[in-house]
Amino acid sequence: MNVARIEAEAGAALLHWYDAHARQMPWRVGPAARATGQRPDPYRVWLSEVMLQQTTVAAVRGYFERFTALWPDVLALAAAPDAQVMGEWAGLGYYARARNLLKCARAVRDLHGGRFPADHDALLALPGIGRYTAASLGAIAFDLPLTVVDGNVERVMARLFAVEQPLPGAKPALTDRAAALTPKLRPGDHAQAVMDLGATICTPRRPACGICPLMDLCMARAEGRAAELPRKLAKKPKPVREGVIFVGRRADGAWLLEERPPSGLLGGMLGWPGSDWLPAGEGGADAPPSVPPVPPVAADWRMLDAGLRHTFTHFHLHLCVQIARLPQGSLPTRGRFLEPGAFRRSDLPTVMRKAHDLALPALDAIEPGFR
DNA sequence: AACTCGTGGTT
DNA sequence: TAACCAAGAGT
Repeated sequence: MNVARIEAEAGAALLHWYDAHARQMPWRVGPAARATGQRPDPYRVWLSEVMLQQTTVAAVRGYFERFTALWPDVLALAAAPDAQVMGEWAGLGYYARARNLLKCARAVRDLHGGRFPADHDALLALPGIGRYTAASLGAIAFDLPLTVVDGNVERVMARLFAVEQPLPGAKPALTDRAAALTPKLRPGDHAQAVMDLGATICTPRRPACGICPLMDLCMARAEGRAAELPRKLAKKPKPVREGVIFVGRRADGAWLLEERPPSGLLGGMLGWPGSDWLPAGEGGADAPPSVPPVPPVAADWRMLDAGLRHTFTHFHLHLCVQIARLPQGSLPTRGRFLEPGAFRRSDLPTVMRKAHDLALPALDAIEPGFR
């Protein structure tokens, strides 16, 4: 097998396979409808692409349906209150995406008359749209002949051309390979074909080479090494951080919550007040913190026996949860009360949901006749 | 360039 | 079960 033959034949083989095996998605126009001239809504393509960044299709589906039901077009989204959008995004992770989603919708409204620009550089200039999303949106929604490179494309190219160099260093070489395969005629379908292949056949762990449309072209498969590629540099171990979190409820059922700072970890999201989350202490495994955490309001705070564990991208978190019933006239130094009608568990990021779920039965035990 | 930034499913 | 993994962007 040689590079020239792969570059000559792989593109057509992929499109042929895609015409028969394309996955159906709520934001997609399938290859048959596409051939009749139908085009996907750029708003829906953009929304799906942002949600799909580092996120599985299964996790995205429900969020996509809720977002498009609440905000059917980019102008509706641009007019939405920040807190509502953040609440709807809660649980999906990488919350900078939600902040940039709103910034982008408003930029499309204010700078582009409410329509996504059919131009690579203009797309790239929008908040939250980087190299991948600009290329995929341009190719899928506007038929621009752009090369889309995501994790799927990297994996398929590494195997097809048996690239031994590990990621992330191999990224430029893999991008060059992908560019050589990108057709001028159906760049969007081509991009979606590679992603579908990567998601269903050329999978990370156990690729189904026996049913792959590129099996006769793939250099790694010829050498029986497809599953070993792409190579990746070892990742750094995750340190442990510790903290304390305060879950307080007033007699009328109102919860004491705060909006987190607009940037950084869980930025702009709702959360329980608490201490900073610092690297686990040197003085023994579960030694108490040298400086006791400051509660958001004076009350009879009680430490729950069971702690909480949660893993973020780059550290493990161990949290102690304190709970208290708060008097009706409480004046907190941090946060504000959200009455039961204004509080939804689903507005919380996952780590805060975990704290809520631990605290709720304990608070009900303190206050048995509540409600 | 290296680091930050979530989560749920799979192995 | 701990590690790995998924349609990356911003700084």
